[in-house]
Amino acid sequence: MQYWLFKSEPDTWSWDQQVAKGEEGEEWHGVRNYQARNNMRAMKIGDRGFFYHSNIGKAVVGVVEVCALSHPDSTTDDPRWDCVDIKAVEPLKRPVTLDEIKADPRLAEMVLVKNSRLSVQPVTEAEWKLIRELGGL
DNA sequence: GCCAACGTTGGC
DNA sequence: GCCAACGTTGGC
Repeated sequence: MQYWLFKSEPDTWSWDQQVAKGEEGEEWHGVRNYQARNNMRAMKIGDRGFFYHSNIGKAVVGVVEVCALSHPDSTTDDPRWDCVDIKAVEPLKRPVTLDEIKADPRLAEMVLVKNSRLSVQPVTEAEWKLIRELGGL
């Protein structure tokens, strides 16, 4: 089991919209970055991830699960771009903001801090547990 | 809305 | 294969 973090601008696709999709889940399309795509290709069914709101809110707001392996992105004919499907599992009891993450030395090595532009990123088990705790889970 | 950081593209 | 130009992301 590996852990990940998915970034989305809530204006484009929010946690609420993800929750509304329920068990069906949603294709994480639109990624046009090789590193992010490679991360999705490495995902397995049942892997867990954080759902992060960028720009507005700037916080981890929920937990998602990978429910379909990497497949061609339906929004493009370009064969380079693949994506997985994810479904909402549970919200954090309280969002963990970027400010909090940056303020915690234990999270200083997070990709979110180190490479803030990568939209799909790996999360270590230690980071996973800590953010869940900070989020009241 | 600005701009720094970063990734991608394309000419050479 | 290098690198300048350009586009995009995302924090502020």
